[in-house]
Amino acid sequence: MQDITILLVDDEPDILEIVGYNLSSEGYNVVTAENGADAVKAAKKHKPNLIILDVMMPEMDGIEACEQIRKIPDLQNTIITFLTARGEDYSQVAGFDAGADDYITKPIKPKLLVSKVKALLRRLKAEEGEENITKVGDLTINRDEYKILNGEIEIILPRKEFELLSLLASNPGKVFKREDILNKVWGNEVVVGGRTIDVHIRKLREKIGDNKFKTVKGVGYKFVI
Amino acid sequence: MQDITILLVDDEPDILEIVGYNLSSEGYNVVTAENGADAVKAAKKHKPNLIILDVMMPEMDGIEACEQIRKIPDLQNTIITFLTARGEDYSQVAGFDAGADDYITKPIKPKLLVSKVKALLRRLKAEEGEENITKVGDLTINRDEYKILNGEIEIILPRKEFELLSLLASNPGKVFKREDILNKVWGNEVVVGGRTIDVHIRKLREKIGDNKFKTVKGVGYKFVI
DNA sequence: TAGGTTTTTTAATATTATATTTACTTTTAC
DNA sequence: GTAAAAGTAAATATAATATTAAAAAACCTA
Repeated sequence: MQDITILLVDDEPDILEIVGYNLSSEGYNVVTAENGADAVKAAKKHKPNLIILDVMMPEMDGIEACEQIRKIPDLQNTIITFLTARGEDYSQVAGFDAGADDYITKPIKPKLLVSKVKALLRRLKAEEGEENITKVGDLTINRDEYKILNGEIEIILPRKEFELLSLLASNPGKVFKREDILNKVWGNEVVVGGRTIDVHIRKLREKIGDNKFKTVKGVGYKFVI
Repeated sequence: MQDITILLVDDEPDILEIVGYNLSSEGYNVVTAENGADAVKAAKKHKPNLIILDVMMPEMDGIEACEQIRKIPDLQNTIITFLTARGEDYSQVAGFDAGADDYITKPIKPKLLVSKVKALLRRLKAEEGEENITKVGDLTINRDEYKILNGEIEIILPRKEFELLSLLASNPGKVFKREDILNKVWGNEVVVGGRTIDVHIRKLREKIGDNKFKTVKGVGYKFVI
C-alpha cells in the first residue's frame, strides 16, 4: 500500500483514539487535531489525502475549517468528509457548500467508517489516475498491473520478457547495450550465458512483432515504434 | 414497499399494542418482544431492519440487549433506536456506546414515532444504496453480507477465500502481485508460508471456475471475466 | 468449556512454465 | 571470404506454482 495520510479532527479524544486506531490498523498514517484551527495547520503541514472533520468543535467549527482548507493550493485533491450527528441535517447541506465530499454520521461504526474511507480513497485514486503506464506506438505497458496491450490485444509476458520489453520500450530508439540490459534486467551479480538475451529477444519478436526490435550488431538492441 | 420488519421491544403490553398497531398500519411487519432476552432471540430469528428497544426492561435491559444484538453478524446494518423516558439522559449516552443509532423519548406520540421510523428507514436505504456490491461477469460480490452470486447460484465462501476473490475481482484483468495479495488479504504483519495463497486460489478455482483465475508466474494472479 | 466442525496453514511432493544453455546455423561487417 | 556476432530450435535446468493430505487454528454448539 502506498503512503496514505488521513487527518482526523474531533474535539473528543475518545473518538480520535478509537477511529485513529481503526484507521491505523488498516495501514493508514493518521494525524489528529482537536479543533478547526489546528486542523488547518495540520493540513498545511501534513498534506493528508483525506480529512475527517467533526462539524461541532470549539475554536473553529468544521465548516469553517473546511472552507479554509479548500483554499490551500496543495490540497485541491484532498478529500474532506464531515462527521455529523444523525439528524443534524443542516450540517450536511452547509458542509457540501463548504466543499466537503462526503459525510459520516455519528455514532460512528468503525467498520462502516473504514469501508467508507476506503471507498473515498478509491475515488481519489481513480481521479488521480496516475499509474505506471507507458505508451509507445501501439503498445501500452502497465507496470502496476503487469499488463501489456498491443493495440486492443492483451499480451501476457513472463517476467523476464516483461522486464526486457519494459526496459527497451522505456526509451524507444535508444540502443541498449547488452551489458546494460544484463545489469538492469538480470542484475549486476547474475552471470548468464552469451545467448540468453538473444533468446528472450526472439520471444518478444514472436509475440510483439519482428519489426519492433532492431539489432545493432556489436552493441545491443533497440525498440522502434 | 419492500418487506420491512420492525422489532418492537417493551415490557408494557399497551405500548406494544398501540405502537405495533400504528406501524402495522403503515405496512411494516411488526414483531414484538417483552424483554431483552426475547428481543435478542427475536432479532436472530427475524432479522429486522429496525429495532425499537425500551431501555428499562426486566430480564435484560435494552442496553445489554443492544450490545448483544450488535454482535450478531447478520444484523450489522440493522438500525437500533431506544425508547427512553424523558430525562433519563444517561441512557442516551450509554445507548450510543452500546451501538444505538437513535432514541425516541416517551411518552410516545404515535404520529411522531411513525415519521421518525420512516426517517430512520430512509437513512438505512441511503446507506444500503452505497452498498459494497461489485459485479464482474457472472459474479456478484456483496461485501456487506459476505455473499457471492455466481449467476443465480449463491456461493458461500469462507473469509479468506472471500477476501481473496473480492480483491482479485475488484480489478479484473489486473495482475495482483503475491506480495500485494498478502498485504491486503492477510495484513502486513502476518507471515504465512509460501504456498498459502496457492491453496486458496485452488479452492476458488474449484468453486468459481478454473478459468477465472489466471496465474502469472513470477508475479501473481489475476481474475478474468 | 469439551467436543465436533469448519477454516486456515503447513509441509511434502509433483508438475509446469520459464529461463538458460547447448549446439548448431545464419548474418553481417570488414 | 571469413571471423565475430547474432539467430534459432531443442535440450536441460531451475524456479515457481499446483496438488494433496494432514496438522493446527479458529469457530460453534450444546
